[in-house]
Amino acid sequence: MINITLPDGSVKKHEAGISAMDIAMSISEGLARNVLSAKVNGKVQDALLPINEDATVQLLTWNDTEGKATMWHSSAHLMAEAVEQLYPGVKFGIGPDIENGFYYDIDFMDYAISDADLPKIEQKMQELAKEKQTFSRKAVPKNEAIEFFTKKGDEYKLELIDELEDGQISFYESGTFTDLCRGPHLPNTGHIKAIKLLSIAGAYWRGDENRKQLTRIYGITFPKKKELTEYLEMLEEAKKRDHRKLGKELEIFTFSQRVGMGLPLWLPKGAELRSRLETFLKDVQRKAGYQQVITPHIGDVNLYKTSGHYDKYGSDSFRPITTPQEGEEYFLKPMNCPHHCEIFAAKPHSYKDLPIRYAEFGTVYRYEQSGELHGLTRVRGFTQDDAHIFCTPDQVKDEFKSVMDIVMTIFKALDFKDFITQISLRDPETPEKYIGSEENWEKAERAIIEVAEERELETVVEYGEAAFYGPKMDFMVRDALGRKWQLGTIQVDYNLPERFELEYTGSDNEKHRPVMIHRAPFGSMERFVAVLIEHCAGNFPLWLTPEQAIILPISEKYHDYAEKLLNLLNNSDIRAQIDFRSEKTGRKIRDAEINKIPFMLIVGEKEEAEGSVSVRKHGEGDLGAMKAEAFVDLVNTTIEQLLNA
RNA sequence: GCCGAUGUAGCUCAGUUGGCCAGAGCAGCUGAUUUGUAAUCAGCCGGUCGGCGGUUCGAAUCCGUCCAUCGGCUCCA
Repeated sequence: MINITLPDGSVKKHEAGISAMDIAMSISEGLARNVLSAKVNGKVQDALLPINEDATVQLLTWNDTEGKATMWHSSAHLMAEAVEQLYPGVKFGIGPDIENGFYYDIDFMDYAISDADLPKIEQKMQELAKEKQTFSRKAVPKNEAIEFFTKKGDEYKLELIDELEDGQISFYESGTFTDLCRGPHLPNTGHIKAIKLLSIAGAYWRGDENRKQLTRIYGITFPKKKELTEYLEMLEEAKKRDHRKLGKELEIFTFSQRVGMGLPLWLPKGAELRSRLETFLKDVQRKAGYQQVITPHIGDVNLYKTSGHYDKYGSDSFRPITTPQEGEEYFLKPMNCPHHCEIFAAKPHSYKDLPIRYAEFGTVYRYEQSGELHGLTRVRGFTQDDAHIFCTPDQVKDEFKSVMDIVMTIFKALDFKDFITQISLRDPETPEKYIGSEENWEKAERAIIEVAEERELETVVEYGEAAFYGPKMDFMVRDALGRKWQLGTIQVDYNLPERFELEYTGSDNEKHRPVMIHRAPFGSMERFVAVLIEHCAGNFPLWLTPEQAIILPISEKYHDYAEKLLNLLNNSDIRAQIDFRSEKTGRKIRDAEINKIPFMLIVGEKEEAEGSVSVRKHGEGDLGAMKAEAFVDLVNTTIEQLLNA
């Protein structure tokens, strides 16, 4: 007999060899029907696998992330089986579960495959799922595994096997499909009730662009049809928040083929919004002791040779600009830091001057592969809200803290709640990859971690993700479709001060190397605005939105009063317009709602007589009448609350 | 850059197996209407059907090629 501990802490005695499924059955049949896999002593495995010793067992269902993973990974097998039956002879790469569904990388050989084939595969999957095929696990000696896939002619699986140790190899067989796989899998394919193959894409084998490109099919499955429908509806909803769609509708930005791909054009409303963001940050930075600087858009090629960027990126960036006569070479500025280093170097510094903080909304240009461009989130010309702090190693922690406060101030003012804070540290295995003294690294890494703790920030720590020149902290957010984008970043840098031979005189009258901190709370104005649009679905915070209110006169008779009102609003720094069209009020309201204008001020006979406005709030409806001055107060206090909360 | 898809008016889309001057709604313009919480009516304007080349008596439709966009892959100082 063995002791099985369940998540609620209860311990039950069972025969050795019992499976998680048997345990579920002993609790209730309904539960057993829903069990997808089980976590045994912390490891996820097949629900049908025998348990031979004392263990803690957690039954996993669709409600558990791991349960979904089991479902989706098994779905990848199911898809592979369907594909193999429809296209005999194809070869398989890897087929994992992912955050939302699964994919399988397949070498389709001579079959020309496209979206049009997906429904056929889906249908086959449905048929196979109905057969309730079981997944049988078999431990296989390495030589047998090699023999199997040699016979099958699947060089991808052979490559994977080659990297595995003998004794650790298992096969899973479901229906007619046998795969090299660690598992775990569903008790049977019958759990897969709703299937949708979403897209088809090329994917390099093992992510290496020098190797063969396989065909990747993405899909997702659910235990209920209804959930699939809901998921697809959710995707549709997400598309409506897409900043490319909203950015166009709200006239924030546009692109032009003539101007060039990846080069955004900010429309008046977008430019206004952006400059408001910039003013806001400048203000915060001024209070935090930053000085604004301005540097040109191109720089001598030697600047980037000194900074080291030429060696690293020179070959895959925009080609240099050459002068007609002297044959000088200039690069479009890919980053602002070398320029700021030269500003620092322009005069000698004492330790008493430090920290020095140079800030610039610096527009930079980077060559991005054409397939990479994506709305405002991935462009070829963008403006960083850049700043570089030059400080002593001892000041790193305080500076880091103050930068983080700036980031938090911004996120609060814009109501950003769902962000991920990632701390990137050295890979302790390969210290030789990093520049800078052990002592300084140690100091900086500890400072970052401590600051995060002091600020009670939830963080993800990634080892080996640090830049070669220093540790960093990044702030990531998701877009409407769940894709992760990096926004703000704070990076410690020991490299550039070295390369530019920056120095300051210490209290000991000796020369010392400053430490540099790169930081950009927004990251880039382009990407930030893109993500902002998707976060608020185009309903910008009141202080930021291009048009805060629109006055809707009931008829021409009230145009004079509307003008008077507009004057009052403008004098109170409220951005507003009047809808002079001879349309019905319902129409004017509808258009204002569509344009996501926060406040609609309806004025007619009553309002004119009383000096009032009837306020309708976007998305909420009629707030009733109030004095015009009361409305001004309402706007001002709302903004105050957002910015100073 | 690679794989796949898409490309008809400013926007959203029709356009059957190749066949009359390529259609609609919205937006825009003009006029009428003077309006009370999500679409007033009428008329008009607007398209080298992404570009180029080919097949054909005839191409938005078929083929080739280039460009752009979308979904991924790779990349991202």
